[in-house]
Formats: sequence, structure tokens, C-alpha cells
Amino acid sequence: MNISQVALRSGLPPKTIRYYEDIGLIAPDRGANGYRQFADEDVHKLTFLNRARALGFTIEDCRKLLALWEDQTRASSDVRALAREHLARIEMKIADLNDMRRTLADLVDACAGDDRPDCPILKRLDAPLDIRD
Amino acid sequence: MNISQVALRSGLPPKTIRYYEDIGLIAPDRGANGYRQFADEDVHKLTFLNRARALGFTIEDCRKLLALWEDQTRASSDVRALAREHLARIEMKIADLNDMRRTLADLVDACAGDDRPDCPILKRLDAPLDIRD
DNA sequence: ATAAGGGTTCCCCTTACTGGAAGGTCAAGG
DNA sequence: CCTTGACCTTCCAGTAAGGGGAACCCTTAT
Repeated sequence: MNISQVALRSGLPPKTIRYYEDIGLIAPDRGANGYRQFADEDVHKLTFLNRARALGFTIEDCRKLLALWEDQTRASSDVRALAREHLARIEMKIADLNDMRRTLADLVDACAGDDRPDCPILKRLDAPLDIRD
Repeated sequence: MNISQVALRSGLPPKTIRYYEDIGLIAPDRGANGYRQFADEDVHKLTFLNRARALGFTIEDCRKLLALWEDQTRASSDVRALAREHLARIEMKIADLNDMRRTLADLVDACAGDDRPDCPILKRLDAPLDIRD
């Protein structure tokens, strides 16, 4: 199977597949012409990677997940620990973004959005440093 | 004022301040010794930038916001439009992250997390491609 | 004189790819 | 046999927003 076929089946662009080989996530065979020759197992792995990435796991997480996936003697607690850490990171990101969202929404609401220069958004960014200063 | 003083006052690391000069957000004077000589206005701008960044605006957004900030004849609608677009991007990110969070939380809940290899998390990443296949 | 603690530039590193150039390969048609 | 077009290959550069560190200059105090 050539790379574009694998791209179709795994859902990953050819560029990404080459990149994943580069960083050692997969190791497809090569034909006499130098073309990558992918086995079904490669497609399987790439599909796995695509899904793990879609859940927001980093490449390094994916590397670990892949190793656990291939290790039939793994402990599910190891997988769970990875997922929990990742979940915690995501929850922190969401919290940060929610803070931004609230502030921004308030500011957008407070701004008249007309042709006058007065703007609470810019006021908020302008330096009220601190009263005590 | 030298750069470390400005770092303290603006809350930005010296590296970031140099970077912001590099990309043309600020243009401090130079002393005879080659040192950057910051005016209060520079500190003011940097503080503005720090806050805009803290609200998640990209550098390019910051560049536009800074221009509007300095333009006394601006229309607040221009500022508001920028903020609304940014708000929309943030809300999309939050939505994506919430999807991930839900899925991950379900998976973490479903995983026993013991020393057995059976794991719903890996199952979810494994390829159930499609039944019809 | 020298040591500490500023400052400066420069280049590489990060994440996870994406785009593009230059060139080899393959299958079909004239 | 030649060409054309669609593949494939490698390598180089760039993204966002800086961080780390080297090598070197400036200032001030001892």
C-alpha cells in the first residue's frame, strides 16, 4: 500500500504520516523503488494515532499510549494515569479559557461599538496599574 | 530606564520585551552604550500588551489593538469587532476542549485502572473503523 | 585589576505539523 | 520510444511566541 492509500484509510495527510515515521512512531517497509510500503498494521497504528491526537494527547503521550497498546501485559492503571493527567491539563486549559471568555464577553457587552472612540475594552487594557501607586 | 526595570514594571520578561521590539511592537531609544532606553510610554505600551496577551489576543491582534489604542479618532466598533472575533475563537476552542473533556472523563471513569491489561481507553483508540467495512 | 551583575546580539529549540522546490518513478497514450 | 501527469521521494523553510544559552560589552565597587 502506498502513502496516499494509507492517508485515505487512516485519515491522516501524507505529510503527517511521513512526519510520524520521521519521529519514530511508525516504521513502514520500503519497496525497491524507495516508496514506503505500508502494512495493515501500519494503517492500524496510524488510525490509533489519529484518534489519540483527536483527543488532544500530545505526540509524546501518543508514543507512550502506542507502547502500552502494543504491550499485551500492560496494566490499565498506566493508561488511566496518562489519560487522567491529560484530562487535568485539559481542564486547566478550559478554566483559563473560561476566564478569558467571561472577561471578553463582559467587555464586548460594555462596548458601544459605534463610531465614537470611547471604548471600555481599550480602557481595560490601559494601565490602571493600581490605585495605591 | 533599562530593560530589567521595565520588565519589573510591565510584568514582561526581558526576552519578551526584546522580542516585541524585534517584531516592531515597540521602538525604544538607545543610549550611547547601545542599551535600550525606555520611556514611560514604552512601559505603558508593554503593560497594555501584557494585558492583551493575557486575554489571549494574538500578537497580530495586539498590533491592531495597539494601533487603535493610539489612534484617538478610532471607532469603538473596530475594537469591538476584534474582540468579538477573538471571543468567537475562544468559544470554539472551549467547545472543542469540552468535547475532549467529556470523552476523556467517560473513558477514565470506565477504566478500572488496575494491573490487568483490559482497558476501555485503548479500546476507544483502537480501530473499530466501521461495521460495514 | 578584577569580579559581579547588568546589558547586547545571535542562533538554536520548542509543537506538530504544512508548504514548496527539486527530482525520481510509474502507467497510459500517441 | 517519448511524453504527460500523477504519484512518490528528500530536504529546506516557516508557523506562534517566545525560552535557553553562548559569547561578548558596559558599569560599578572593591
